[in-house]
Amino acid sequence: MNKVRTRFAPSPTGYMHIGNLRTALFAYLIAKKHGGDFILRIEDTDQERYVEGAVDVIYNTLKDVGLNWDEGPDIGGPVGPYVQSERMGMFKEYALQLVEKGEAYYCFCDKERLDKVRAEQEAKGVTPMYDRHCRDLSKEEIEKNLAEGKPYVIRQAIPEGEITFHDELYGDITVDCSELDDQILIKTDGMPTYNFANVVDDHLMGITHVVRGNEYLASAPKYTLLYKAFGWDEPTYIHVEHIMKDKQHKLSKRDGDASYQDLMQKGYLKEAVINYIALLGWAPKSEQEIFTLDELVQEFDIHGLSKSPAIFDPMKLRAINAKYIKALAPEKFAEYAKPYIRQSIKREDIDLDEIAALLQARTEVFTDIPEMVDFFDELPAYDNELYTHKKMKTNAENSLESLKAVLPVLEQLEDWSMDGVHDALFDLIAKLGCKNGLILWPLRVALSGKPSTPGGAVELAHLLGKEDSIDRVKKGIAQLS
RNA sequence: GGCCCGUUGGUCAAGAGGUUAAGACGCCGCCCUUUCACGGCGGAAUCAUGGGUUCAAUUCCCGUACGGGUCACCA
Repeated sequence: MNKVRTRFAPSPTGYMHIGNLRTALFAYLIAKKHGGDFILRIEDTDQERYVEGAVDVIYNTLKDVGLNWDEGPDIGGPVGPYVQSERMGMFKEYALQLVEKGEAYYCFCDKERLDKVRAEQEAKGVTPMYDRHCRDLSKEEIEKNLAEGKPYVIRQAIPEGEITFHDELYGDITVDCSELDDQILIKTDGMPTYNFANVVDDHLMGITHVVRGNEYLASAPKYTLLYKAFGWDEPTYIHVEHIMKDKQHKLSKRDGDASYQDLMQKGYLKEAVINYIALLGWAPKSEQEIFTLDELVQEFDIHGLSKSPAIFDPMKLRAINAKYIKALAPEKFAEYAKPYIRQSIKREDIDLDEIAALLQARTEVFTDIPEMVDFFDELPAYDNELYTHKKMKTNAENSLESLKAVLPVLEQLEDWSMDGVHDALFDLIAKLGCKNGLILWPLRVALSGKPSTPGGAVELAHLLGKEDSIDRVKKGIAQLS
């Protein structure tokens, strides 16, 4: 069996849709699973949509997530060039080969005629299609038109009968050729259409498995016909379903979660993103859910792919991201987290590493962090309701007493280390013979003004320092009095 | 509209002609605990629908409904 070769053939549009990225991932996984090559081909022939720097977005995204290509525009390879705009010259020759064989033909119809035909068809309520006006032109007519320099396109001559193509997931799909348009292969400007260039490029590049979006399923029979016309072997097709925002709508650029760049900006880890999108529309055989890229290569099997669209679930992404965050080495976590902590904490006397250590277990996404630590710089206004906790049996009255008991302890405390604060408070608890919560809950509220915080009362007091802690306790007493 | 594809809890989904129809996220409850979180345990919740085939169908076949895709000198 030939070496497996897959490709990712994106248009440089300036951002990487996660559906696209997922297609690239699947193509990569198939290649690597079989010890094959993953090829990057840039399809930049749409000049109108050209965006400066867009190719770099593709490079950077793929490199970032570890989808390293074996052949591509930047590193070359045996079947280059790998940028479609540099391949333009050759397609017409291939089209002419088909004309020779009677599998394609010159068409001299101008736009006006085409528009008229289309309008008539639409009026009749039939599917608009080329009426094959030029299909049976005589040699003489063709020669004459060419000699006159009449503009022309080259069209595929769709045969009679039925055509069956095979998709690895969907199986055999048969359609009647009468449903198929004599599509244009070469445009008036001599350039190939996408469908034609794709077939020729994939063949010339020796692609064995084509992974692409489901939107191409409908044009697949035409591809099969083209391969047949050339007498080429067809690649294995795997059409993958779209990623949806909800049951009706595809996830689109406007949705804010649609691109890899969006997700990075929201603070997700790239490993989590890859892991999650692999799971969108694909299920592993085992119950394992967290995978490195290498593990995905091992585990991947195209038959686990789903035939129906999958809805993107930000909550699930968060959950997976949280697992990756928990698995991070503490130093690594601190490194990632500090910039986010800094967004909220400007004062210099707080140990960010200690905060990071407290944060790791309860951070799902890095962008949650600023809001979690915003009370350090300034005690927010809070409601006395916060002092009430059913299980701790605390309320506004006994919390006032607790804080009054805590205040002198803190004022007299010299050793403000974590242990020092801890011991002082627990000595007090022992002396009073009360439950931990009766002292610690009100204190945490007074120190933070928040219902939930990255640490408990001891940690917060230690981090805030003596002066600030005492100040906040006094404020709490004042507020409760 | 024609053609093509699809439909298992709210979401991602496994699954097989006979199962207590997995698991995960979310939700709810309990436990643990120095709050929340983390962790542990438990719970509610699914085979779109009507006909066949069969001893037996959620699983196979046909129809219906619903959803998606596609019908360019765009890619």
